[in-house]
Amino acid sequence: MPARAKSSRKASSGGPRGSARRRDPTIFDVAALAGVSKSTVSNVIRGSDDVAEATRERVKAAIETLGYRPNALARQFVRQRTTIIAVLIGDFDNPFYAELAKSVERYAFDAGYTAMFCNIERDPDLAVYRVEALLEQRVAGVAFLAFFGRSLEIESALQGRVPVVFMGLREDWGDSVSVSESAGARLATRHLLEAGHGRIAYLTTPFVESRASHGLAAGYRAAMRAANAKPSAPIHWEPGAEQATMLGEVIPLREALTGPDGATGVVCSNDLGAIALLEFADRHGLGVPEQLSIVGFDDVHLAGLARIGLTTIRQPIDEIARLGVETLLARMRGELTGPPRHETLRPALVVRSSTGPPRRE
Amino acid sequence: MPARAKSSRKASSGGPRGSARRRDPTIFDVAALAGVSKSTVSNVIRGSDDVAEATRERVKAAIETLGYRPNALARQFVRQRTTIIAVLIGDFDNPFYAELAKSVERYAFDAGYTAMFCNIERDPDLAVYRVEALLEQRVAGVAFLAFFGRSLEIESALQGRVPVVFMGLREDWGDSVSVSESAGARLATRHLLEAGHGRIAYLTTPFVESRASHGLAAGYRAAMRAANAKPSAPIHWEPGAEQATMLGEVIPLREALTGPDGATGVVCSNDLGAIALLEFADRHGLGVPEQLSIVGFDDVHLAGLARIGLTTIRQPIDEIARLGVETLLARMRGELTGPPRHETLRPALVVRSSTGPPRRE
DNA sequence: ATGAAAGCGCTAACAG
DNA sequence: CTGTTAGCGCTTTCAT
Repeated sequence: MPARAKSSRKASSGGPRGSARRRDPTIFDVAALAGVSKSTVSNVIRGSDDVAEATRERVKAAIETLGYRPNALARQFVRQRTTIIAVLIGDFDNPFYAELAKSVERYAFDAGYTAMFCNIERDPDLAVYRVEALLEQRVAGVAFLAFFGRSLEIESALQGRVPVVFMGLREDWGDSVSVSESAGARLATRHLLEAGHGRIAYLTTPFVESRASHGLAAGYRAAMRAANAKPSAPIHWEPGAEQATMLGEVIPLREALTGPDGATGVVCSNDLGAIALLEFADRHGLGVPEQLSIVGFDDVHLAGLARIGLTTIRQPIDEIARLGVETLLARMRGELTGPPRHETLRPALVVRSSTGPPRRE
Repeated sequence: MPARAKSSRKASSGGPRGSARRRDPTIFDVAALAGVSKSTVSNVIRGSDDVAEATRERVKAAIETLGYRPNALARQFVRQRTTIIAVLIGDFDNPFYAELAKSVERYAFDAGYTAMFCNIERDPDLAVYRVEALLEQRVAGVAFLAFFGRSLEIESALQGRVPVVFMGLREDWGDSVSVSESAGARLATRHLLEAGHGRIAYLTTPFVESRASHGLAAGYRAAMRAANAKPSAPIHWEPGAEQATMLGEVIPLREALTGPDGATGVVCSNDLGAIALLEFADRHGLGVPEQLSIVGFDDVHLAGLARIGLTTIRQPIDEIARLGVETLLARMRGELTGPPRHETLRPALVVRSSTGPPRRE
């Protein structure tokens, strides 16, 4: 008799824990009832291998009568991996992430995986800490919808240990599916240029530091130069504040957007920032677009509300999610190997009511 | 020699898998290096029991040199439980859920738990299926931020197997932390009444069916009756549609809100619905609040934007999250036993620009 | 204060 | 096609 039998249901049910709550039936119980071995039950459960039809039926019947449910924890343990995909989000509150997250969850779920979301917000230390916790959980893959902070530490913690995909942004050391930021910024800037604007500012808000540092600014500058307009340094603004910073110097935001030297049009790094700017303009009596034109980036649902009417650059959110999950799965299953693959999607300009010709002084 | 030794690092590292990637060090390796037993290492890791200071130091050093990290999967397996809290959300896209989710995640994390979000959207079958998957994962607790669909099935699957808390809504069979819906609806209705409205409608949108069926409608009716005004049946509206239904009958929404018989004020079951209604009014040239007053419920950030200016009922989102997680933890730790505890918070009226005196015909 | 040993429920060779 | 067996890495009594 195998050692295992010493701890069979009967033997332990007399113990101190046996009285309180019955233990869930295990694969062992099913095997006993069906008169087969654990392996056969296992084979049936996993639908793998060849099991004689008759045997399969018997096992299934046993599973049914016992109300057996495989123990996910045991399975994960023996396989040393889960079917959890970790999804790191910059901020739940930003509808762009919310929309993307929603799609990611759906595609992951359809593929038999569970998405586990982590809000990494703006605390870099926390982000590192959480990534490590995820790793200890042996998540099957990691999807970054945002990435910032201690990049190097995170990268080295992850590298080679688990498949990684970046969605909606691009980092060189992992697969990515994203929109071309520079193309998007170019579209936005050109739109303003074509409307007659000459003094166009580029404004970033905290949530998208990494993205901002990459393509957006470059696209903005390229478009400006191509039109012989002078690009200015990026303005960093924390929504809600009266001040902003430019080249490290604190400047009053209002002044930067009014008067003969102020910008007449603004390209924002994301819709949420653009909407906050809209709010700023409203509260300061700056007409949009009469006195100030604003272009966003993302095209969240919100931007399309009549009362917002934000001209913006659309990112194909659902498509990003679909391809991103697909890529991650391929990597996880070993169907995709070799260096990171970068999928670049095309952004599109969506014109609404927040842009128009520049004000005349 | 114990059987376990047969599979020591050395023996297996010569195997087929040994070459490709080194296995992570285990508690066994640490024990060997520190010259102690696994149990002692385990004691050190968990910080429990009494371990001699000197021993503890030696073990810690060994952990350090080996770069050992406890295997979360093994721990979960042997304990048959995780430190994951499942959070079921109605819809990520709804900022109310996003804000609540964000707070829940933070409080859970602070307590050493990981939040795992599931978007149950509007598919009832899916919701049941997911809850079962969560159960198989042996989540430590379940938090519902929304609840609908196959309630009974979900209830019976969960009952007694895992602690459950409802946040932002109330169900009798589990702990709950929520705002008094009827009080909120009363505040909203009374506000409209006091502004002079006599024909006030109550409008619900799909996301909150369960909530709507509970206190909101009751509060609305109570306030109406108290003022000798005639409450009308709830209007169900799918945002974006031109039609709505009332008592099972399809009606054109516009007509219900205009003319001498139409409502002059609307109490909405949630902010998102209210904002959608605002949008509807804008697109149909109905001035708000000149021709129609709108009150929301939740007070999401969005509602406070100058361009939205939604009068609404504020729910103390962060407080709900804090108390909700606290309750769940107490239940999980066995500190809280007995019948469900229901915590009811007080909603508050926030007056903005979407409400005013009724139109004059 | 520390060690020995018995599993947790399942998967995955490998043998028959 | 089915059974045997050896673990996965850790927690947890129970001795010592």
